[in-house]
Amino acid sequence: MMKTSLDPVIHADARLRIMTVLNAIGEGDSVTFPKLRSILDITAGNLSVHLRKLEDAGYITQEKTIQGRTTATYLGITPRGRTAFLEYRGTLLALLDE
Amino acid sequence: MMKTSLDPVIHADARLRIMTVLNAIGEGDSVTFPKLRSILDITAGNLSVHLRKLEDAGYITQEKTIQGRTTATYLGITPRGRTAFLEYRGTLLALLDE
DNA sequence: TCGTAAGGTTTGTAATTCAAACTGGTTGTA
DNA sequence: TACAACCAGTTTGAATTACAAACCTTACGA
Repeated sequence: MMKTSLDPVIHADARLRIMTVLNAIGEGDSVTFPKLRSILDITAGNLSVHLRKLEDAGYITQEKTIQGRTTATYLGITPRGRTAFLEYRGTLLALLDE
Repeated sequence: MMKTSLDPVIHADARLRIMTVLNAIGEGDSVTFPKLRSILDITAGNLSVHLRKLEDAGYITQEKTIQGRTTATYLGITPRGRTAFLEYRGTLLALLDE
């Protein structure tokens, strides 16, 4: 019996890429919404929806701040998110390396 | 700009596992439906639906034969399916290895 | 012949995905 | 001031997908 069960919160294409980027940045560092959007090349609508799901799962944080005259949203990964991502990656690599 | 675009036909959890198993078997070899079902531990309904999608994409073959008094379905991967799977795997590994 | 099981398929509901449309503030310019 | 264009993101609704329950058909044992 194969019991991989890849974490569905992470597995969706867009969210996997989001988590890959956020995992790559340092512990306390963060990325802005527009920056992430340009890296991933998806619409703002999709990014917004996927970020919310990741936030609901406790995998990322969204911090909204006032930057000068406008707003900026900083995205960061949580310890829990990093753990979940690493576990996801491990499961996937184990599945693919046969 | 990140342009991974993981093949959606393969990316779905269940289908990824199906392709992993079928890719692992030899060139002309095949696996029966019940055997695959027990390996993956999913319901027959899901397996049936996912196999059809993979077949529609030209990634696998389903050969129904008469075995004694009952039927048996043999599943095999096509060259095209193998290529698509290897490309998918490459894309994913490139994404995860940073 | 009745009940159970094997081998799948169909179907209905729920969840997911995506982008278009929208909100609200900012900057440029005439 | 007025108006257009833009930036930052959210909401919404239609289309797709996923899942398992229900179903069909044949086989087998009591």
